[in-house]
Amino acid sequence: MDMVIHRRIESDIERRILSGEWRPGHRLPTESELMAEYGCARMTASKAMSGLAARGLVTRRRRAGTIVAHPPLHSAALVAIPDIQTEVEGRGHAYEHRLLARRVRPAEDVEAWLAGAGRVIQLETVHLADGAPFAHERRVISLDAAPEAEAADFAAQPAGSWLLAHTPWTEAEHRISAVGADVVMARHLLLPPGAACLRLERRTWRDGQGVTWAFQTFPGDAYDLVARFQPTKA
Amino acid sequence: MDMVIHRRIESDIERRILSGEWRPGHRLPTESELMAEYGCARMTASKAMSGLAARGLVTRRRRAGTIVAHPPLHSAALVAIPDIQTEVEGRGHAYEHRLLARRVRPAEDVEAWLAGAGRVIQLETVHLADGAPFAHERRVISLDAAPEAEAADFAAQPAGSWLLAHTPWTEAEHRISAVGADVVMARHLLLPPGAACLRLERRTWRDGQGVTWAFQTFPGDAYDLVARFQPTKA
DNA sequence: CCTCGACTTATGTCTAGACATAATGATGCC
DNA sequence: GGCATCATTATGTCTAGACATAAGTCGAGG
Repeated sequence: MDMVIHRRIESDIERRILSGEWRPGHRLPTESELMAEYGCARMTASKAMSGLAARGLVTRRRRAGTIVAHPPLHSAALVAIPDIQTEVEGRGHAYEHRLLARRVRPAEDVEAWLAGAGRVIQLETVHLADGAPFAHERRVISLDAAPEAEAADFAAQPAGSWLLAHTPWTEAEHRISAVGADVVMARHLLLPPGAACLRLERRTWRDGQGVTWAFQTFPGDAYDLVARFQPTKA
Repeated sequence: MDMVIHRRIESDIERRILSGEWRPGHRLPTESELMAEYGCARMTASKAMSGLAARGLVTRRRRAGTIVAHPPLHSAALVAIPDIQTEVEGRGHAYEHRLLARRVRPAEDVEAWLAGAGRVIQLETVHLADGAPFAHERRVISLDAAPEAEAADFAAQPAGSWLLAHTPWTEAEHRISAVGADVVMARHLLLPPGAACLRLERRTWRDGQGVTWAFQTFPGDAYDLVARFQPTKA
């Protein structure tokens, strides 16, 4: 192989774990053994093993050695959370959006995490792909975290991209669920009331301070989220 | 700080990126500069920077240096894909399941990725939490990939955990969508037909060979998936 | 002005040492 | 047997060098 040594060690071990030759719990060679086997320095073996540990394939403990990790029961998958405009344009459709409502008001109790007792700006938007409704969005932005939002023209630029440019978030929580469309959403999405929709709730923070809270609702037959997970391959 | 040097360098830089002091595109100090600043060896500085690069905070190129990475528009989030039994028991409910149907048959055309022209075993199950329906599952297992499945007693052990123990997967694709309950599912889940449900489609492979294809359907008001993403904090 | 080298520089990889730290296993005492 | 103690060992971190490699920079020649 023309691979660099630590990558070769990594992929050799990875292959053995993948093939089932080394099952979860199996103890792998110590760094000193790898060092002898590959004729390299301990640091090089260490780098390979650290890489495997960082990817979750193995578990390392001082003195106890390195063992093949037990696969997590709750497997975690990487899901791509889309920016609606990018998503629509990526599918080759023309993107448009319409601001349905905009209101500045004091924060309510359930929004305490967002803005405390401060003021918020509340928006309602529909996103269109080739003129057809693609998603409905209700969003609240904290004016404490983003005071410039009060003067922003959200009819010209959707709040999502405006926020990305003005107050990048440092932490986010997404909640994915299914809901039946309520009467208002159904009208804007041109669906029968009660139709199954995918709802993406997103809360974001910037250094601990709440920035925005958004509910995006997609017609169930128009959209799905794909998550891929390769627990072993790089 | 009592932190180890390379972690301190990492978190110092991380803080500056987080705070917005160093915006995307900003060029960070070279390893030699960090080495002088922290009085450490170049390898130590390198380790810190590699760690940041592995987490996607910075981009490194030979000779060009290290710059703050541009945040991805399609942000990826880690979503926990649950094992139903674990999920139910984790909520403090009693888990039960009922096998509704079991059939061995040749693979259909849409299942070519799974079993080619081989045989498959098809299962239909309901999962219960404290006696109440929690999820409906339709699953197909390739008998090429898991021949022992033909003899397994899926009434005693749900297929999900049986597979986890017998043929661990190496690759998986999850698709999350919203669907209205069809008549059969609605009856088993005790829902009105058409009620919004969260559907989790999961396909798994073992070293390129298809293993199983499952559709799990959850009542929309009973379940949601939570994804957290902290692009910057460790 | 443009292009092709040669030079420089920042990262990538590697080595052969060193000391630190945590967990295991053995030992000896009660 | 049960328990405290100590030696051993595998990993964790670090250093001060080395050579390799990719990619900007700059100059010479057309």
